[in-house]
Amino acid sequence: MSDLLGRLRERGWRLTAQRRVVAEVLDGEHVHLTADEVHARAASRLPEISRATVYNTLGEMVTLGEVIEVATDGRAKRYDPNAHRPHQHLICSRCGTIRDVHPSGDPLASLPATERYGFTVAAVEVTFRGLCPDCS
Amino acid sequence: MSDLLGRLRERGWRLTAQRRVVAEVLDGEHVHLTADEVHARAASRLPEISRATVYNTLGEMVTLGEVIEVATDGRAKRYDPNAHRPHQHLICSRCGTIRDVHPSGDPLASLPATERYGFTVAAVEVTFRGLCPDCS
DNA sequence: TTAGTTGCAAAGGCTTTGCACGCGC
DNA sequence: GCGCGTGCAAAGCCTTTGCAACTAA
Repeated sequence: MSDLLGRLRERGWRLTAQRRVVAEVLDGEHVHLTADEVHARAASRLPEISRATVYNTLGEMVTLGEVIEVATDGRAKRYDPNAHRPHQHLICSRCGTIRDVHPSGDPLASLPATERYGFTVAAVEVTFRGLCPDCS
Repeated sequence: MSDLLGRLRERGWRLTAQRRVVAEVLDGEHVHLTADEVHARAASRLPEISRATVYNTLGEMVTLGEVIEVATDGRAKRYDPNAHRPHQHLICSRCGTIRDVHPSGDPLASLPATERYGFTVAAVEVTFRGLCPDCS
């Protein structure tokens, strides 16, 4: 838990029951959920919440930079509330589960100047793929 | 051009006009195309080619390991014919240009065993983001 | 010949949108 | 009360699938 809701409130976010539930669901999970999974969990607390609202809310959190959108291949996007701390992802090729990992070393350093082609490199995304314990 | 078509032929791939055109379109391009862009280019040479065939063909090349599927931030997947050599992507955040770059070490080694959580790690994708010379 | 490939159209999964109602501020 | 947020349903985008006709080997 990292008080995602508190940070959003501080930024003057208009607070509604739906938004609170979405933020709480995301923040309380250690795996990264799809929009539909967020909707399912949110609906168990607030039955009338609609899918559209979940999508709108997630999209806004992404725009605000409080949540990261992770595109796995082909499947639904997943949402990562851990935007405030640098980390990388370990994704199961079979079931799509995502785990956060914290490798050693600075991944930016792995791109030598001679390979930058004049680009100003600002960030790097690292995604490890394989099979999770349940799928292997 | 890296003779993608030749490699496919050597593997006993059944050769049809449609497949040849798809392979040629991919191999001749230095940018990474979406399935729809591949279809558009292929159709300019072979007007009757269908989208389904393009999708089937791309999917097969991916299965054969001759082409890599890249999920960028946009919606549609992109297809990268450079599967024969390990490489990474450098993407301009503003104009979307994608460049292939080559790693200086083995990126898999950056994930220690204690951070693998029982996963069988098979591959790693590394994407650098920043501004290209024209946009910075 | 014959198993594998194609085109068409329809279905499917995920996400966005239009609009009227409702609610936080 | 005002303006943004919400729900519903329908549309949208990208992709896959079912099936009959076709064709490379």
